Amino acid sequence: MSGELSSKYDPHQIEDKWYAYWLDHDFFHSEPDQREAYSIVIPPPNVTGILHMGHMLNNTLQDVLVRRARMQGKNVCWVPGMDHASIATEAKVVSFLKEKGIDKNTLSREQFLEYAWEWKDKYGGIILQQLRKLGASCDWARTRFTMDEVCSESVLDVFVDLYKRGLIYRGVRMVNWDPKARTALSDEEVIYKETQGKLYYLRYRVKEAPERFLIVATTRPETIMGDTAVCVNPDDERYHWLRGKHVIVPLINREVPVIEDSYVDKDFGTGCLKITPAHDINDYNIGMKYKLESLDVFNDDGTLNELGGKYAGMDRFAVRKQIVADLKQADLLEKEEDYVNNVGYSERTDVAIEPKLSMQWFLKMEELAKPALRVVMDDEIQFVPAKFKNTYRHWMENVKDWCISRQLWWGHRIPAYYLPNREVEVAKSAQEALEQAKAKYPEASAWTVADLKQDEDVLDTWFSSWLWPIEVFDGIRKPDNPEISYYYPTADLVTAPDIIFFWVARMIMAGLDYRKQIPFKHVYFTGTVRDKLGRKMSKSLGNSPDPIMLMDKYGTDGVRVGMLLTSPAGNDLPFDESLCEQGRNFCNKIWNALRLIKGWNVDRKLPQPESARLACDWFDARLCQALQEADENMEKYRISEALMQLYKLVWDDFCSWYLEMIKPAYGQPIDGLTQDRAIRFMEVLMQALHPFMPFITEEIWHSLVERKEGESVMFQPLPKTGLSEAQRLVLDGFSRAEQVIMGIRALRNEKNIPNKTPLRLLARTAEKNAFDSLIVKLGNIESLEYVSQAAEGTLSFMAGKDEYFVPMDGHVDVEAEKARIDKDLAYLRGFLQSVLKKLENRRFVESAPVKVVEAERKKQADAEEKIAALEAQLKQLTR
RNA sequence: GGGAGUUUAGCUCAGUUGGUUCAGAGCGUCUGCCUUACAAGCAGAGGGUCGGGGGUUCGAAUCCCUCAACUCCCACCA
Repeated sequence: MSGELSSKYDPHQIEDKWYAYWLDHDFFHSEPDQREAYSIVIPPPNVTGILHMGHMLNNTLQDVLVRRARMQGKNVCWVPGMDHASIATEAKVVSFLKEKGIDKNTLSREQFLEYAWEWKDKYGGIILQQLRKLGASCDWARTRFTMDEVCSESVLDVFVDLYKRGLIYRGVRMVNWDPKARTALSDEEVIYKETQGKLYYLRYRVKEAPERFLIVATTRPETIMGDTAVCVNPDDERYHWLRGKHVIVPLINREVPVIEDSYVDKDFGTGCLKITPAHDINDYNIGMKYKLESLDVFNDDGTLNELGGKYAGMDRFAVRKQIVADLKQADLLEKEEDYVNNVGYSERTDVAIEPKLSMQWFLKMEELAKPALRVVMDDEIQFVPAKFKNTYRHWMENVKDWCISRQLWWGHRIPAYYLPNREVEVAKSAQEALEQAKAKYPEASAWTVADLKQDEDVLDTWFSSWLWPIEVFDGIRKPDNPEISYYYPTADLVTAPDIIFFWVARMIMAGLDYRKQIPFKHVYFTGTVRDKLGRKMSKSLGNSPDPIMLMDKYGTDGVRVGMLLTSPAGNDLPFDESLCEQGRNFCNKIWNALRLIKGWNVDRKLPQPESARLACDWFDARLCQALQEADENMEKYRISEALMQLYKLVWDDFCSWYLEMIKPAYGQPIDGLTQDRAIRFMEVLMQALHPFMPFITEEIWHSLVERKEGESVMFQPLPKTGLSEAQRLVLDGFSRAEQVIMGIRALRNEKNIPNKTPLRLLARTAEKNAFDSLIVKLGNIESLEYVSQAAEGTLSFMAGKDEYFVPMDGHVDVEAEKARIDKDLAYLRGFLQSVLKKLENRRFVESAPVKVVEAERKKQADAEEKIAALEAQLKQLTR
């Protein structure tokens, strides 16, 4: 039999075979039934995305949870899908068109969208195919797309509803403008980066005292065309003489007032601030306060507009250079100095954000945030790890209105219709908008749909994904449908902490608002996958391995194990390929255990040896204990620890101890009972490992025993039995035998006695060890006798309080033995000292719990006993 | 500027209400082994003043104070 199996596990064929088998049998598909539901919605990857290490981690974790729930007999539904990723996808399509020589600006909206859909159908969704390779057990029949019919309609329904409830409004506000994508962004889409810039000191001539200048420090001289005031701190005595006066903006010679406001920091720069209300949020606020004019000097693409005079049409950064040169020439630049400041960049296009006043749609957050904060603080939704509750609370308590409009084409177009009378109607369709208008305005009776003009903007991508746990079950359009009632709320959400505000918080708001129920019970936050140097893995650094290549090289199960072993919740994952190697080696180890078990010749007439019976009883107890511990860890989402426990259970307990103990002598057959039990144990091990390593466990589960078509390890519930008192005794007894065996091995190692050489063993113990037959087998002991006192000419070691001697027929190096015993004695005496010191301390004896004091007394007694034994041995040697 | 977190072996991390020999695990390192499932392996060993200092306590990796380093989040003073 073993001849048929290679000594190396070869994952490739096996993985494809089983994934196809699972799909063929529709194992991942779920329909509502009587069982307990367990649902997870995938964080929908961008439709443009390809699998990276972050996805690999995130989806492996979900698959582990999902497969575990499935084995527990729950009705499991993991809903996959994709996000249309408005801005990211539009950017991709634009650059794709550009390569083909097509400029987006020459296309109509309809033409562009046609290209975009074509692009999506051709290149989108690669990642969903890649997830299959990872073993993801998604219910593929339920695959959703945030721009499919269900989601799109749901988004419109929600928009209309929120508008009618007065939660959505339209207004001119200062927003983050992305001049490359030419759209507004939400605050969350802006990344601040430290940028090396310069602080320019500009001279503003005082109108009322033309020989004097006011020096203003700015990092953005190109915005002076938008200046409508200069501001100083009212407490700043240096500038009191300027009260009520005016200054002349350099180069453009416009007169602006000097105003005073305590916002200005006297100690920064010169204590003078130029006010450009159109291009800075703080200036905007000051402008509002003092009713200053707001002059927007930029076009949407970041070039200067006609207010820029001679600079009109030039890019903002080119203007900065030019204007500095011109100021120098005109002697209006006092000085410039290096300055590091934080500049906001667009998350998607990575260009510097331009604060810009514009008309946008907003969603009021305050009312939605309150209950969403409460459910997390009260642990109705449990965050794992809990430390993210702090982050969440901080944001929720300071939440600002959400800018939901984007000046893009790819996305859900805002269902607002402008009427000929300049009013606006919000409705799901133009027809409905028209009807609403007719009910309100007498003049509307003459209008047709053609008279209505729909808003050009689309909605922020997150305005659809915040409905994800509801809309995947069509729970917005049909709030009472059986699916949403059955699957909602979902069980676990696995996601990265960097989208806690973008997504998690908003899903909670939407869930509470539209379902009156939390959307998920637990949120498991993964860490960031980093490289060996601790850098975040990114495309631009090129430090991210391709997960597909890793899976080809190490096998999917190997890569999954590698990732999972080192990723406690919320902790970063310093990734290294050697982790995958460890995973692969583990697969190989399991594989070889199968080869061993299935390779034996079985003689059913053979009685079970005592050692094998003991070994089976022990492993049975050990298995029971380990499964219980692993389960406890899983309940606490300590996934790495659970896997590590199983890893050690298989490698150390099962392979290194159990299999070695039941292994028949070379060429000998094994008895049927023992092989049956070994097979059964391995079956259970495969079940326990299946959530982590789906492929190899399915393969081995099928190889161990003949299975019927349509059976799978993925539906086999783990045996759930508590550890009995008798089993506890077995574990204790075995651990004593284990110590003896390790003592023998250490002795062989130290004295260079080959394993092949049988040894005689003398034991001096209080009672006979029930596991002696195992000591004999694994220690290669030819005879084991019990003696009442230390023998001459022996090497000795202690296992607990028991003494063991190995006769060496005069080959004992007496001096070396004495030295070893002396060393042990020194340690034990020191140890005894510290115990006695505690016990002699009256306050310890009085105040420590009885249990602790008793433990100390036992330590004392044990140490004294051991010391006495060693002293006796020493005496024997020196005799 | 505000907040949170982290600091334990060479690396990555466990360590629950302070108390059993509690200073641990995996990997790596070192030593010896091609032993008849597996060298992608087997057996064994070494390795830490628990970031520094102070305190509370009979007793501190664990609680308190303080200092230091690192990480993340939020804010955005031109």
